[in-house]
Amino acid sequence: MTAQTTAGGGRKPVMSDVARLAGVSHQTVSRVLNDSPHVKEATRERVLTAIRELDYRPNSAARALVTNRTRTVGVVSFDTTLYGPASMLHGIEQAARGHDYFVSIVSVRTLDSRSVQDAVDRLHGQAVEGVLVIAPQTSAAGALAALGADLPIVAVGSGPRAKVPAVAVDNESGARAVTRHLLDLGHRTVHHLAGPANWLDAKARVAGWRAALADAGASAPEPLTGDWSARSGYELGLRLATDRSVTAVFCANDHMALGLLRALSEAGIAVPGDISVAGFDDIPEASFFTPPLTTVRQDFGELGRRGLELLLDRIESGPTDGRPPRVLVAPEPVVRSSTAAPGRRPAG
Amino acid sequence: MTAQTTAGGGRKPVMSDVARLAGVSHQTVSRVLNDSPHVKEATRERVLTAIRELDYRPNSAARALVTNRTRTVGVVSFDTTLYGPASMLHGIEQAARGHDYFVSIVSVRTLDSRSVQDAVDRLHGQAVEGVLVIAPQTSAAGALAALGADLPIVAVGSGPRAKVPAVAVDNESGARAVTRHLLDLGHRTVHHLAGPANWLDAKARVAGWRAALADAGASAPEPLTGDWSARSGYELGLRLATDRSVTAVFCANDHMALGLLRALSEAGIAVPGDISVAGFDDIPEASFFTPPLTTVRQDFGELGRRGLELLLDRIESGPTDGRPPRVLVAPEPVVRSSTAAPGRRPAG
DNA sequence: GGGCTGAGTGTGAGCGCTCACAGTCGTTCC
DNA sequence: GGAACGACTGTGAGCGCTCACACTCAGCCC
Repeated sequence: MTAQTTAGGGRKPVMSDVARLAGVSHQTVSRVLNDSPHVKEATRERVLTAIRELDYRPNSAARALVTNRTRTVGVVSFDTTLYGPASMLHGIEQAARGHDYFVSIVSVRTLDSRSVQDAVDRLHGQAVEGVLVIAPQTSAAGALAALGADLPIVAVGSGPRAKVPAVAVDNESGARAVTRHLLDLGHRTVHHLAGPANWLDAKARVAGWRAALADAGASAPEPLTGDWSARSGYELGLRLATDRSVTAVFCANDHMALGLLRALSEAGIAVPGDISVAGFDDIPEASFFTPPLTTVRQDFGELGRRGLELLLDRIESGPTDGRPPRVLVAPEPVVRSSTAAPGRRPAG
Repeated sequence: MTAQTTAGGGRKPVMSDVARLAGVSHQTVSRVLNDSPHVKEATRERVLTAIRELDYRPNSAARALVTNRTRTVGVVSFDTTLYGPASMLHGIEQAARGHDYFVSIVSVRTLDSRSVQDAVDRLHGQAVEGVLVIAPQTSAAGALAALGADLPIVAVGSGPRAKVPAVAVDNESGARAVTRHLLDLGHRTVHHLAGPANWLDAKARVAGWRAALADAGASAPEPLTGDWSARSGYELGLRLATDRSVTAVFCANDHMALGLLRALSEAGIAVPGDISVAGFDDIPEASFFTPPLTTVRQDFGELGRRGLELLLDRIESGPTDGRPPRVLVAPEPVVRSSTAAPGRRPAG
């Protein structure tokens, strides 16, 4: 029982300590650790026992140095506080663990391409094997395109056209479906509270909304632009409340819809009696709004998972061949009680 | 311009490539990289130019191997989808970046001590220098206590009594303050929708609520226990709605308060006219509930930041001396319009 | 019997960096 | 004039691991 051969004694045990204790060479220990088939069962047992006895843990830096692999992926996220990014991150992490990868995160405060660049650089410096970017702004998209191909990158939740592989929700079809739902209810047209113009998702939802209106031959009122927050929905809602032609509003996300609901409630306007309201995202709280919100469900967790898998594909199969894949996940409208046929308001 | 000395050619440049190009030794390059004071300005410039020209990036694994430092901290989180954990994670990441540390995350699905153990082990295997745990369940607390001192650990947002250093919100004083607010308004007593019994925060909030009632000589009705979700608040709210003695309810978080609000609304009970409702957390949406919610603000981001700093202290100053520190952050009641003097309901 | 196989194991080099140490200058002092 | 010093730079070893290769020894064939 010398400090050399037992745990607790001196410094942290290394592979040769295990080898000595098990009476084999360091290479055999390495083989056991890496599940090499060419190790006799009895030897393997002996090595495993020694490992346990010493509480030996392989040094990941040494391994990374020689294999040139870290089994770590990086995630660049815009605001991990929002429900969407938080859920995607969660999905990514779960999937990564399943594939025995680590996840290292960097969040960026602002949406300019410099920040995204820096974040990716930082991750690159830490030797991640690939990067997932949750940064659905048009500007970030540009940054990614410029990034250079020495590090596999996948955009999640949205992303630049082409250039970079992406896993995204089909915002357009979701927006289209919920707008059509409102139209089918008998509304002459549907107003829209849009997300920030520099978000790809916001743009796609506007496009889907416009397309549904065009399909129905309805005129498209000028959309009002918010910033995803309940506050902006509230402020915009105050304006909408004074317009007696409004009978249905599609909000680009549930939080803005919540603010709108609040504004309408303060103005004494009934939902859905006077005005129907629909959102987008289906956050867990949406069914407990007053009234429960009709919205479009997107499975953020699934998005994250798919994104990670796409990234792993690229990491393991080497550089791109052909044009980058683009996975679209279909969102699903969820009808609750915030939408109904137009009622007491005078038609627009 | 051979492949040896320029980027783009063959393999990734290493330190000696830079040294050769700059006409110095590898050690001088290392000195420049590590801001050693004893390098002549002209030499430094020459090295930096060479680094830029080759697009050289130091190999972090090699550095970690020899310095035995990774500048990485791990975060173990229970459910990164919830607002609280997501915000703390954000705060941690921001702070870590400020101190030039990386953040690696592992989230656990279930709250048993095995999962927490495994997560910490995983992180340990990746050679993080310390771990922050966002897992405010009593069971996790036990796991941490058992963890052994070879890796610095800090609990964030809550944590076991003693044993492990922690940064937490003073749940008890927050709950006490908001309960007193309700009592001061003239309510005879205050009902409570509690969080899950195995969450430390939930327990502390119950304690604060009880203390405030006791201070006022009010009787404490049996608290109802939910699971933090709006759904559970709704279901419990349905029960509360049938009890005509209820005039004020303090919910253990804002989401449950939202569900309660929904249930009361369906039951035709006015808030705050018939029943006053208060929450805890002050999520960004709370001021847009119907009606805007009186609640207790806790600054999750700050919590994360403080947690990281505490961890860094322990990493840099070596093993514990004395008993683990415990930082309490004071939460702040925010009065909005969901609370008022008792009104039309018959007194209990 | 010699040569082949393949299973099981050991040897030595080297990944890219930092650390400890050892220079080599030019300056200053007595 | 030489010792002493500080500023700057170079040399060699070695961190803990994996990789390529070499080796040993059964078992088996012709």
